[in-house]
Amino acid sequence: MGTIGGRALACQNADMETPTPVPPPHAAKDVTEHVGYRLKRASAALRTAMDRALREHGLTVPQYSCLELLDEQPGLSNADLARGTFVTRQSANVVLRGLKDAELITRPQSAEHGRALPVHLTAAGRERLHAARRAVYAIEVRMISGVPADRLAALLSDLDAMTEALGD
Amino acid sequence: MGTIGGRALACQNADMETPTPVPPPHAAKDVTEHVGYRLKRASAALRTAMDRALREHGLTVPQYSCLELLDEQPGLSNADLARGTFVTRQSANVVLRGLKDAELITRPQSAEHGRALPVHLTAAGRERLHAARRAVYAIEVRMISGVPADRLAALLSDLDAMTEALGD
DNA sequence: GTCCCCATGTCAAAGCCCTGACATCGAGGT
DNA sequence: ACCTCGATGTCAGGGCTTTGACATGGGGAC
Repeated sequence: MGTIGGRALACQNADMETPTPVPPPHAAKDVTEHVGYRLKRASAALRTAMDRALREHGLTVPQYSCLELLDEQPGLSNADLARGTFVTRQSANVVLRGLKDAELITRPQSAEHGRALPVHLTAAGRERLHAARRAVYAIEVRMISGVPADRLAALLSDLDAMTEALGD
Repeated sequence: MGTIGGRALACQNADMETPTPVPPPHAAKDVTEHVGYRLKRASAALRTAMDRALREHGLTVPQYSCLELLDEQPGLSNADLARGTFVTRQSANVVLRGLKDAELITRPQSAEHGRALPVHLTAAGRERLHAARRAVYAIEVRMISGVPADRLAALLSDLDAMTEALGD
């Protein structure tokens, strides 16, 4: 019962001493109108679509992200990949272990210079990535198809602006 | 070593029989230019900021989302909340258990009509939500501050369009 | 040289989320 | 009445992610 959204509810401020009466970020009837909600929804939809497509290639989304980054910049370290995929070093470490077990990447046992262990794709890793990339690109094309072409640049710019405004 | 992005690498298509040479969704030097990447990054930044802000209120992001939804539409079921927060019923169930243990919601032991168990906020839940809402709204304001006001509507619309284009 | 700071890799514990599977309940057609 | 179908709640297993903590290595200040 009950569908989400499309309902304007009465105000709820009858609680206590709030000098600032919680001004909404912008005119919004309910949560559904909030930017955060829309952003989360779009991101969730993309994640679901990618999960589904990548499963056929035996990859998870974080695994694919790592492979893509490594294909562009071979020799990245675990910490580099963590930053590039927006997760912690620990999470990236788990992902790398999975990729290593699957023989898709190589990683030296110990570093000769610093402490960072440079990661490289294996031939199998590159092959797997190239196969999966088609599926992922198709999803991206489908996603973009809904937005007017002349607004795409602005959309990218605004996403960046929002990211930057939230600090790091 | 090695910062992410800002690097254009040579082509890599020297592998096998790809009739379609993996056309990128739009002109892009590297992965950093892709819409999915930006979307994920913005979403991650928002998630991090919300996590940090909500921790001071003893709430997680999914918990806050559920409370917000329940404040607008009391009596939603577990499945409703799952759809509203873009997760599975199982995940929502775990979140609800946490909220129940924290005495922020009430849930009948068994339903009298169907199988859906209507969830309601307790007074403590409402109070906690209202306190947390200020922090969340502040984040949203900060996030929006970077995008030109006249583009906000278009941004929301485009996010919706992308979500819709990806099906369900 | 020595000390301090920062970055890196790693382990452990906890929480969130997903897929897969199962049982229950209501609605509709037969 | 019966049966199928969809929706719901729940359990189990596994993967991802986080916080917290610890040890190692390099670079700079002193």
